[in-house]
Amino acid sequence: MSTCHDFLLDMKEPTKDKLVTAAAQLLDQGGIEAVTLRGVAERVGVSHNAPYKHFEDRSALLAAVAERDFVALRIAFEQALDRRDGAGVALRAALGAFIDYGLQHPARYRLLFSDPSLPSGGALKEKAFASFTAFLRIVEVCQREGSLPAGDPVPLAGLIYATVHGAIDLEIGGRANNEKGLVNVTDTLDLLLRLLAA
Amino acid sequence: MSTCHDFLLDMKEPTKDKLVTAAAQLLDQGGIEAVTLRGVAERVGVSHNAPYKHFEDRSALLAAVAERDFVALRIAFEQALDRRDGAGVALRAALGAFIDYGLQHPARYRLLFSDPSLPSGGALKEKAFASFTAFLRIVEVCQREGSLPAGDPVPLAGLIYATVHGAIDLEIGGRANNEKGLVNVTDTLDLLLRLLAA
DNA sequence: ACCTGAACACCGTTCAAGT
DNA sequence: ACCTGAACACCGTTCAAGT
Repeated sequence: MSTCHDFLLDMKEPTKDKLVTAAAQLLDQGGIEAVTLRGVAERVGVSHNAPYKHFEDRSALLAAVAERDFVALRIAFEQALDRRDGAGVALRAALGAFIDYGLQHPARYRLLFSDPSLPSGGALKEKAFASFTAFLRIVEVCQREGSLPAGDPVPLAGLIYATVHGAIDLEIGGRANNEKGLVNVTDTLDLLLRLLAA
Repeated sequence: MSTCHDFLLDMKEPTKDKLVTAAAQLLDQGGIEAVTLRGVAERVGVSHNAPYKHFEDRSALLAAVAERDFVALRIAFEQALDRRDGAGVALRAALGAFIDYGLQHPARYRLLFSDPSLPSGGALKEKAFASFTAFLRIVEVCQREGSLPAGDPVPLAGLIYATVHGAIDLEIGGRANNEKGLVNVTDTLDLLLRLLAA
């Protein structure tokens, strides 16, 4: 239980949380290769192996960063569905949040979706699945509303999820799009949603 | 120019090519983290820093692996189009080759599409673009044939490409699909192609 | 041209010890 | 409970030298 006081003064934020935050910052600033346990420890102001008192190894620390972001993603999806009256608008908002997160935090995005060094099961997979489930809920409401075609919602949500992920990943990588903006996330997604609306 | 004799006896294969092959093998066996320059050198039978006589650094060696595979991918796409009479069949064959490559060589697949340490331009980007262009040709023939909807072929090819990439990457990662086979590459792609056929 | 061996800085990880 | 400091093995990279 953290109080507002703690949060504002940053006095009693647990070292464990500080390590996760520092790792996320290093990811944003220098990519995955910049995230060394020694660098994280230095940024927090502890000795080079203090992280081992909180995480089993480097992978476990990175997994904690990924878990935190998967939770944030799930919450963004849930809020998109709660705040809007139209499910179609909620879907657009959810996809927009997804895309913004990926393009603004590419290294963190790839940590969540494309990093092979992370544990492939456990709490991380659980939180990843929960975020997909929140996305699935939006798709289901869209189907009830008529803004997405009827049928089994799971493959449909899977299709949209795979497409937006693939488009984000290709754009982050910058190898499948040329200078003329050959493949663009927003355009790709608009085309899919137009096809689905027909 | 390598002769069949060279190829069979593996006598005069240049050290540079051997290094690339060894790196690809290590990728398949132990993932990206198993590809150390020292390990590659040992596998080829040269000293620990002989690779520096052929590649500027580790990234350049990995880029050479990626370039080779992008060329193989382009050739697979071109052959799919050449060998079949129906363009729709060629599209399915090309996508099948893409999927097989990704699922059978996940570490190499991610090197091509999701590795941030590789140079973001130059020869690698050129070869990546050439493989997408070969895929685009198939889409164009499908459109002429009527098995894909008319319109600008570039966004359409981009949509299919992004979807298949996203589905492969999610399946490789194993975090977005649960035990029940929640999101499956083949199913995802079938759904997209069914939508495009309608 | 192609290769080797020593050396350096950096990193993940372990261990013994300190409050 | 939480942390520190020394130590080890491993790795990318550089340099001087060898054929």
